[in-house]
Amino acid sequence: MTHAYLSGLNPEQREAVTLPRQSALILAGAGSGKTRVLTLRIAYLIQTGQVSPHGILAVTFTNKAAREMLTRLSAALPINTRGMWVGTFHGLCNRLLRAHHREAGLPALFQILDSQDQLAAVKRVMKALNIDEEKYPPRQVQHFISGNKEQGLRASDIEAYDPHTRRMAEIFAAYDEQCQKEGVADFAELLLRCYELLSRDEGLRRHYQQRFRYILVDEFQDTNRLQYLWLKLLAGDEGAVFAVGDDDQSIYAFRGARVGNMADFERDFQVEKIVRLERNYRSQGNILEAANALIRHNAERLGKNLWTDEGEGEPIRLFEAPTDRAEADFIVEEVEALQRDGMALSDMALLYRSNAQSRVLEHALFSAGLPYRVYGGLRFFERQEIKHALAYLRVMANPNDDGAFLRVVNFPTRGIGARSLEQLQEVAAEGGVSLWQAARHTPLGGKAGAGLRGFVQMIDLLRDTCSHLSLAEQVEQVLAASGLVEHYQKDKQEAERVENLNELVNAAAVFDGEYEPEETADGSPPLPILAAFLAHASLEAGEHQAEGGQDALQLMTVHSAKGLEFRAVFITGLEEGLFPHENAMMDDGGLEEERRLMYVAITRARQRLYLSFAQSRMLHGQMRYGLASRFLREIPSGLIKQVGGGYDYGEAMEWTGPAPAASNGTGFAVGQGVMHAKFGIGVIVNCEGRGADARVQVNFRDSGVKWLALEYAKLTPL
DNA sequence: ACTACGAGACTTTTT
DNA sequence: GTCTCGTAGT
Repeated sequence: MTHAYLSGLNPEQREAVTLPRQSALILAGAGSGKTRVLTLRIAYLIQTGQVSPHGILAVTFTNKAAREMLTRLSAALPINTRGMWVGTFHGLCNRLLRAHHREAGLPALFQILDSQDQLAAVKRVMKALNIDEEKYPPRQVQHFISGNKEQGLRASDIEAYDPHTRRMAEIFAAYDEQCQKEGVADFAELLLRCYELLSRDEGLRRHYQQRFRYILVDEFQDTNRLQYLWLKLLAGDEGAVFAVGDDDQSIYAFRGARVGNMADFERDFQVEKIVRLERNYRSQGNILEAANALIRHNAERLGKNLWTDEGEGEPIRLFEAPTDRAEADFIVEEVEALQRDGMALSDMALLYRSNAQSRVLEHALFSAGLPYRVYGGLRFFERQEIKHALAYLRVMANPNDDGAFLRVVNFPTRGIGARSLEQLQEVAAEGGVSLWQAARHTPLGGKAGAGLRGFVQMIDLLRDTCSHLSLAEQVEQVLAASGLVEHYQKDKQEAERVENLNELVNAAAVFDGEYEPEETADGSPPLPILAAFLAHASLEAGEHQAEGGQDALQLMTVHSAKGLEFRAVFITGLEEGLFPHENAMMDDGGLEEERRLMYVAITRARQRLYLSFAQSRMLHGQMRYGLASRFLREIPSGLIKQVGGGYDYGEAMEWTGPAPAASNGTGFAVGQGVMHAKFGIGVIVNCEGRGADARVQVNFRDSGVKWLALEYAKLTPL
């Protein structure tokens, strides 16, 4: 049998796509056609009649990736994708939990907490338990809770040997209890709840194991422990898992990703053969060679080498700037030159390690009048005004949702102060009921009482009028009745918020048109569109920035550049302490993860790659003097061409900073390069005292930042 | 209930 | 430098 769509594949890709039914690990290097292999694998399985769409489960990490897979799939084959489960881990778990909410112990209309909501919920629990936020920072507690859930652990599973951890576990337990009472689930809960449900319910487990005979996983290197356990459970003994990933692109260990899952997978799933996709269709030779050389400095690797037959292409350009501003100015010049040569701005990307670095770049771009687009920041459904509107909808859908209740009961203000709310919370706690129930049954006096009654009435009325309206109309009703729009209209500065609220109505209208209720197996009523919309809002926070359209330069962190490609890429701020980031060096494996991050950055470029760093930079309102990143030295110098200034790259570490100002009478000054017998070379970043008392702070290339007394430390000026 | 001021942080991020 | 958060003052 011939399959036209297989003809364009290289031998390894073809091997992966046509593997027999067995679990397989596909090591897919950057730009090796990973998504193509994944979608064609599905197409192949279906077209050869090995499985119907009904038997396929494909998991991704982002909604974008899931959408892309579906789009490409329908383009490759005229197959019906209905019946196939394609989505994110969280989306799929949500779907499963909705279908079996009773067995899972959740209300039909359970709400999903995003990280913001979760943090608020944690604070609430801590307040109820009277816990000092100084001793237990809510963010840390939140991290503790999510982190443990992502390991598959409940509060009762935690072995606490110290009082601090024990207390955290207590908060964890109370938090889960609160969520259960309120009928809400955080992100990690979706997965854990689903995992527990399938573990406990053999019938259900068998059912899904038999259904999903083929499971495909994208970005496998980013899975956490719980996701791995979930996959293993769902696959059972019979399931075939097709895992695609790249250990060299694992950059999310800090949020629980476990590269070790790849090795475990090989063992646990009896993987017979690892298919390596090493042929790269994106970048030219020099760029790939740089990436290969860099990543070879990592010890923990499965091993892989990218290649191309495209030719070596242009040299990599390196620019050393005296300051961060000069770095930005240089980039502006180069961007303009590329633009003159006919490259679209949207084909160029400026990458940086941390968001704070975008400021200087933006400033320079703005002055030059170059249109740009910054990725990151608040997304649509995370905006305050949208969260407020959604909270009204949430109270309507699930009156037990205390979090949503508290968010809007006095917003816009209805004269219900903190004191009345505390009272209400007491009443609710005593009666073991939700705030909503307490508000409805306990008459409070005065202004607050009236406000509260008004709120309850409004919600009741809204629920009533909305029962027969379309989703978009429901949202309109809420916006009008709540007074949200009015509130924001009062302030001219808040005009954008009003626009966003109108945009929410549009989003609801779109959802109206697309929503197809899930057929329920047991004849129970389908999920109302409102609940589905709220779940959608939590699970898919929307675009980072709405405006597209205009041709604009792309600015983003290296993390958010993963999966993208550009004709020209600028990797900026290549300084020790910034990239690799100093905080990353603390935890073990940190440097290797930073290096993988650099690897990801390099492999985004198709034709032209710029690397730049600044000798000095404003950081935290202070001037910082940095050394060139070690990553620069890990790229063979033969691939690199110095641009914009005569400076010998081979001597990268030995540049002499600003002329030493002898102000402290020692001959050493901030910015000065120095050599120490034990610590090696570094740069002075701070000085204090004079003469015999003088101390200097030195940022050493290999040993970090240290304070040294000049009288004792033998420092040689460079 | 709203504003103003000071303290402290400040790496990366999707769901 | 700049943003967020919490508290104190009007």
